[in-house]
Amino acid sequence: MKEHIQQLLEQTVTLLKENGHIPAEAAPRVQVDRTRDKSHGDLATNLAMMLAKPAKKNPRELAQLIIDTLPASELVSKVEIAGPGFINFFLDAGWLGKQIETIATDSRANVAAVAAPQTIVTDYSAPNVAKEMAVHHIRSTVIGDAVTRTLEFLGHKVIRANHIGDWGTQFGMLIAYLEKMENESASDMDLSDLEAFYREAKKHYDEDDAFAERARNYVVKLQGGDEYCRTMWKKLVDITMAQNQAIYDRLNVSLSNDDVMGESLYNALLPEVVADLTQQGLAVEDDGATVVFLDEYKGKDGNPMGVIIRKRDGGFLYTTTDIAAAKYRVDTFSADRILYFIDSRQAQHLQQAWLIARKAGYLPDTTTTEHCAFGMMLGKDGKPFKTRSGGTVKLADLLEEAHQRAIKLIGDKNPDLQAEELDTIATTVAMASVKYSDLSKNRTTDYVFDWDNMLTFEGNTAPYMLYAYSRIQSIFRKAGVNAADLNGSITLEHDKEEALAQKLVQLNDVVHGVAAKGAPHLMCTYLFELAGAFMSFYEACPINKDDVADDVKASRLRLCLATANTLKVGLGLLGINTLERM
RNA sequence: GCGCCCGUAGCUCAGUUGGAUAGAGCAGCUGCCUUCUAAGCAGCUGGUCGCAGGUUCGAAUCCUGCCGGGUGCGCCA
Repeated sequence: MKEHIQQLLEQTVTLLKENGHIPAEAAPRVQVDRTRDKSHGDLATNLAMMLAKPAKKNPRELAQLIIDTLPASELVSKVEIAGPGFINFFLDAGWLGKQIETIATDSRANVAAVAAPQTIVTDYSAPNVAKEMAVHHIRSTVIGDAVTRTLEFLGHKVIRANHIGDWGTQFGMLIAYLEKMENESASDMDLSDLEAFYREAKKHYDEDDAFAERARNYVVKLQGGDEYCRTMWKKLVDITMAQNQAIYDRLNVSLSNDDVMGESLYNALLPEVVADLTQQGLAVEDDGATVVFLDEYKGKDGNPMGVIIRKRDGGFLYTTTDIAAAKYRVDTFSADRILYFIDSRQAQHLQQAWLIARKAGYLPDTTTTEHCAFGMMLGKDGKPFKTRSGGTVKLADLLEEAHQRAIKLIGDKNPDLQAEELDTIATTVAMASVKYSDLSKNRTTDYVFDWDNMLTFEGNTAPYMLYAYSRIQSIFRKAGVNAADLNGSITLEHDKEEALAQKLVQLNDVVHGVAAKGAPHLMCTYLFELAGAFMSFYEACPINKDDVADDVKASRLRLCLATANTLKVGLGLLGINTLERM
């Protein structure tokens, strides 16, 4: 919609240049904005004001010239000049109605796929092996998954990269402890409590010299590809990822085992990357380590900052892994974009790794790397979100608490609900609430986790959105119609009908916005406005009432259908399921 | 010392890569259920957009300098 108006204006600029009204060298960025005030139409552009100076014309005069030159369009019913030189566009109600008819029945809610699909790698979730997923993993996992779904929906080829922490010196200790456990109990060991496992392994490592010696030995053997160590290591990875998969499934996160591309995947590349960087003269020996000095960054002494890519003992660091990963993603997938959904604290580290990869020619100019950074998760007190005793909150525990709270929320309102159905509804509401409250905030800032704010029907929350959807389903049941069978044209006469329709046609712009910025909160803001527009429409425009004419009723039912479909598609892109009743 | 992020209503947050009178929700106050789910709707109250300059037709948004908070910076990841 915006794009269409933009194209019209670009054509206009070209025509005006040909006529000599605008200097040929002027290259304005044609901007079309949604208006805030109804009296300013539906869309507006400031083009005339931008071009006034180079064209040496009065902005309002130029605006008139633009309007006179503008090609005709079925979307636009009226164009006006306002204020200092704004051009206001009024969308045609007939066109709007037809759009809604398509939105009502199209499985994509009339969102077009992109003309030129890209190959995009999304790096998100990244839990650690031999540790349970903690609460802070939720941001990367949920935000990354929403953006991934959106990109895929638009027709891009998306490669999910779950960069799990499956490598490092701690694995010697873990293997040694796993071995000890297996020797002591005949059956396959139970790793249900990974935290305890890790803690015990560490304890043995610190207190038992023989154990520590064996652990160090296993690190070397594992890195050397020793089969026994490799098997033990794989066992740890599999057990961990099986537990994580249960969480992904519960959260409706689209990751699977096929998407695992852990740190270990890049091991073989590390020596050659270091050798290549050295050969290219980018890396040098310094105090026994291999270091890349970057003029772009200053160290504490004011000299170029040194980034270590190989330790004195020959070991590699995570910067080396990230350089190799970038290279791998370009070489293997020909990625056009690589999106990293990682904690904002790692910004500098990522910038440096990418800079090195660019200098080395691993990352061509045609591949963009984007840090979709997010802030920390804080408690209501503004401090990092922890358990009462100050420990890390396990993600599984958090989800279980959400479930219990949802049961109470729904059960209190619906005392007659069967336990089984209550449980099903509560599961959807709980997962939706936890995800939505995270997704709905601009990810760059810290996020205050507050149970009371997310599990409520008031405001920009998942329950409100799910309620709007189920309310529509209830209207269909009451009307005794199968939503899919509805047909007939849509007429927009009431203000609230038109306002709702105006919102419905914005989905396309919103989806593209989420994809471009990696910012799912744009979708949440939109859905909240849509649900609000629906609620107002619902209050003002009766449907299942005796005095409603048949054609009006049919039109409004289709408007409901378009709304339900849009909510379902939009929430689906966030990884949130809808409910037929609640 | 150097770098990055942030500062908008009492609280949680928006503000569309410079646009029209800075918006929601919560909290507080008013109305609206014999009427499609009141889990809702309509409205009121609440702002020196951290501070001070600058850029221009126009700044919460861009630039500079302060104040305040967070976070990172050579052998962990």
